[in-house]
Amino acid sequence: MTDAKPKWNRRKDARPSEIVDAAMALFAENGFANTKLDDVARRAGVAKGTLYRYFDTKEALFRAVVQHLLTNHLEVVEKAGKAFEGSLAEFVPMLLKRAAQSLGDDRLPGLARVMLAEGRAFPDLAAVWHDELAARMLDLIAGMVAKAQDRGEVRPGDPRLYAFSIIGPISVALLYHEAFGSRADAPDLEALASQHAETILRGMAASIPYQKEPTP
Amino acid sequence: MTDAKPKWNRRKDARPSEIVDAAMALFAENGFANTKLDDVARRAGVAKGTLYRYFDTKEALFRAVVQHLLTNHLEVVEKAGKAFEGSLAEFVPMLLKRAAQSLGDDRLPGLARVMLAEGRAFPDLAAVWHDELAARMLDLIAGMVAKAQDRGEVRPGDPRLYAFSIIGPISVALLYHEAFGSRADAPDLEALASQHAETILRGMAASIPYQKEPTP
Amino acid sequence: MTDAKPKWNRRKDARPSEIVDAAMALFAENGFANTKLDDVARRAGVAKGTLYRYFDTKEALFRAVVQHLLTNHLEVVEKAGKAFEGSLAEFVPMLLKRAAQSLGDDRLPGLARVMLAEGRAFPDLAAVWHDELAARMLDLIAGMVAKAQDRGEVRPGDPRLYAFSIIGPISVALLYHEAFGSRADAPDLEALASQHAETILRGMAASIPYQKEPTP
Amino acid sequence: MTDAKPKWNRRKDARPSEIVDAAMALFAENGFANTKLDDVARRAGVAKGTLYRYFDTKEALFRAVVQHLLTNHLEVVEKAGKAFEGSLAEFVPMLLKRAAQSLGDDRLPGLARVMLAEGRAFPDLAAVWHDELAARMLDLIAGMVAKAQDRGEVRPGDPRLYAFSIIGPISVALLYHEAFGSRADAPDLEALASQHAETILRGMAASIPYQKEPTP
DNA sequence: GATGAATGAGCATTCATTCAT
DNA sequence: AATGAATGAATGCTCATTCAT
Repeated sequence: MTDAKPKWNRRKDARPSEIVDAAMALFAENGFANTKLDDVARRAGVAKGTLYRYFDTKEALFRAVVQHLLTNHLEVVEKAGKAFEGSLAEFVPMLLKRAAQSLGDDRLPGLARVMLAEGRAFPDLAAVWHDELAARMLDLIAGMVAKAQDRGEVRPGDPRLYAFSIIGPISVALLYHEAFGSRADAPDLEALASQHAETILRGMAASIPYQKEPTP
Repeated sequence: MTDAKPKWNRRKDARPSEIVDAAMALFAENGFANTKLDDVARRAGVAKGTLYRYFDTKEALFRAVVQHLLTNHLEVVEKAGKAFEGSLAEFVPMLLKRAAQSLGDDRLPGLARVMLAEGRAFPDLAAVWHDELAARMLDLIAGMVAKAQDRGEVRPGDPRLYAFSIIGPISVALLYHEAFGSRADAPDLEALASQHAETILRGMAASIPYQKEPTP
Repeated sequence: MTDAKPKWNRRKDARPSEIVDAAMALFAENGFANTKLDDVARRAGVAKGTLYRYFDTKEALFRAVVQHLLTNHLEVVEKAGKAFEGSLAEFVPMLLKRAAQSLGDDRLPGLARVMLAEGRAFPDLAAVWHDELAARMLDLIAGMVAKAQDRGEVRPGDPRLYAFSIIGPISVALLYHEAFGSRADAPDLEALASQHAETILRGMAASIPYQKEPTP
Repeated sequence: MTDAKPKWNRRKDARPSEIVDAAMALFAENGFANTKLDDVARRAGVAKGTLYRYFDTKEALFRAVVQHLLTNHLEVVEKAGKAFEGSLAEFVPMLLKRAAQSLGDDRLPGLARVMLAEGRAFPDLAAVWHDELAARMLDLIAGMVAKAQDRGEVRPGDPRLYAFSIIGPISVALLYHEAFGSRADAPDLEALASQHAETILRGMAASIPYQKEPTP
């Protein structure tokens, strides 16, 4: 067997990544102040001092976590934008469905929650989060809306506000799950994604939209 | 000596309210962990020890703050519900407009932000917040949607999910302002309220809704 | 008896002073780095946190200690200067004797030792120490030497360097005691003060000095 | 492969010397507590772990540094002693001049400063420093003084105290430079050496000493 | 009741030392 | 022999909580 040495011996390059993973889980779960570096170290399977080889301070670790998450999601957002240059009617359901699915396997909603909490304490981090994720995603959606308006598919109106109309409900529902847990009356995210996609597209449609039945 | 007890002789009953006000402002601004009781005391104009005459722990103070806010808003919500038993088309714009205006003068968005952040740390408080505000408001809206469906005005669909569709965007926009401040590209809340109200009502409408022009 | 309450109750104004005293003893004994705030607190009879009510950081406490000592000694130096405007031959023995006696009851030699050690780490403190104590004392002595030269009592030469000649040996001997303890061969400070005073005054004297007996 | 082991293949015996040099520079500059082994290793051009192949602890390294310095200076002192068995009047100016020149190129004043500071923490090291350097040098000087007294050249008095009178001023001035840097008013060491040598020899002289002018 | 000095558990951070490679 | 990542005990500092006045 090649599993040889049980302790550290494993790829040292992976160490920072293991730490970031552990930290991400704990920050997303407990917030910044309630996360103890002792716990991060324990969860990462290293000693407390080891954290400091890679990150100068707790804050630096938090920043790394946020950056790591943003970097991952940026690509997804960018790609999604290019893939759907055409049809808003296809893009919106896909986007919302994806967001709905992000709850379990993704730390983004959890970290979003924490950023909300600590945004005042880390204004520059909030700015990065905003510039690189929030604003970018809104711009992407607003851009697609604008194009659809040019094609006459969407009613007049501020595309940016439409972007809020599109992603607002699923975002709030995600936070709802984050904050209140998935209790009995928490919304079914996929159902919401599906129903809201249809509803909002209808509402934005130029005339009698998305109506499969031929107008007599 | 009767020389005018220079300090406390004001109604003792008023003290808790001053404390709660001060605490509400600071909790809403900085979150639970980042709020120091020293600051609360200073802002309330009392000594630190005085806080403990009225509240056993920092957490108890936080609970009182949340309860206080909830109590205030409950009445509003309840009344709003009764006042608009009739028309969803009138209720939704009014509701969103009101929410949009709540940003400046109201601590609710700030505290909502904090509840979202600290919900995990205070599950029972989160439960109160949920039961007494979030769920109640959602139920109210969902109830109105259901009635509108009964009247044939709104398309079929889960009324509760429609409720998310209605209040999601303005909620997210409020949080956006809370988190990122009112920077250049932050959405204009009143414009969003107005545009989204129209859009979502259109999207929910049973057929060709809100169309003043008679179909020939 | 009025010794009433055993714990804190005693003049709270004295608290900072008690802390400074305890800190002075420990800093003078162990240096800055080797002094633990836990020990300072224990020695001062207070809790660790109490230190922070009066001093923001360990460094601030150290500064307070140094300032405290300087303030005390400044007065002595100033007065000594005024008292002996006349005679170098009387001033020098008195000064050296006093310095010799400072070993036991005075923390100055100990702190001088520490300042020597930490001067590089606290350049501004070193500057204060220098400006307010070292330079001032040297100036005082140099001034008296210069006057004596004007009166023709002392040979030509740089008065400032004469000042070093006067206080150098006793200073080094004090440090010797500080560093090596009062072991067998450590110099007898009072004897040194007496012998050096006579020797250096002879050496500085314009001609055949201090020679009461007329040369036949 | 024989491709020139890019790293270590230089004489292993030389390594300790490089380490001791680096450590001496840093200890002399920053003191014991403020010197980090990381820095010593970096300055010596080796890895941190390498230090431990040659020195068991930080303290052991410090001892080695002190020993190294002492060994170097012992020879000088011994030789100087033999070379000047005759004349105090020639020896003293030479000794002080040499001490004055030691400031720049020599680590001794710096280490002396540190020994002074850390003497309490390392009593046995202080003992070595004392026995092998301080005491020896004092003995040397005292011995020469005693001989001069036997020859009737120096007035009666404790030779050991005379030794302090001789080297005290230049020692203090060296420490002055060490502690306060060479600021404007720091004494000119060579001038002090010259002036003090003449002054103290005069003061110690049996009668009318060093007087070029013939007594009429 | 009110005060605020005092408390001390809790936590981030440093750095000498170890040890698998 | 040399390396440097990993370790964890030690310590400065914070802040919710207590309590003598």
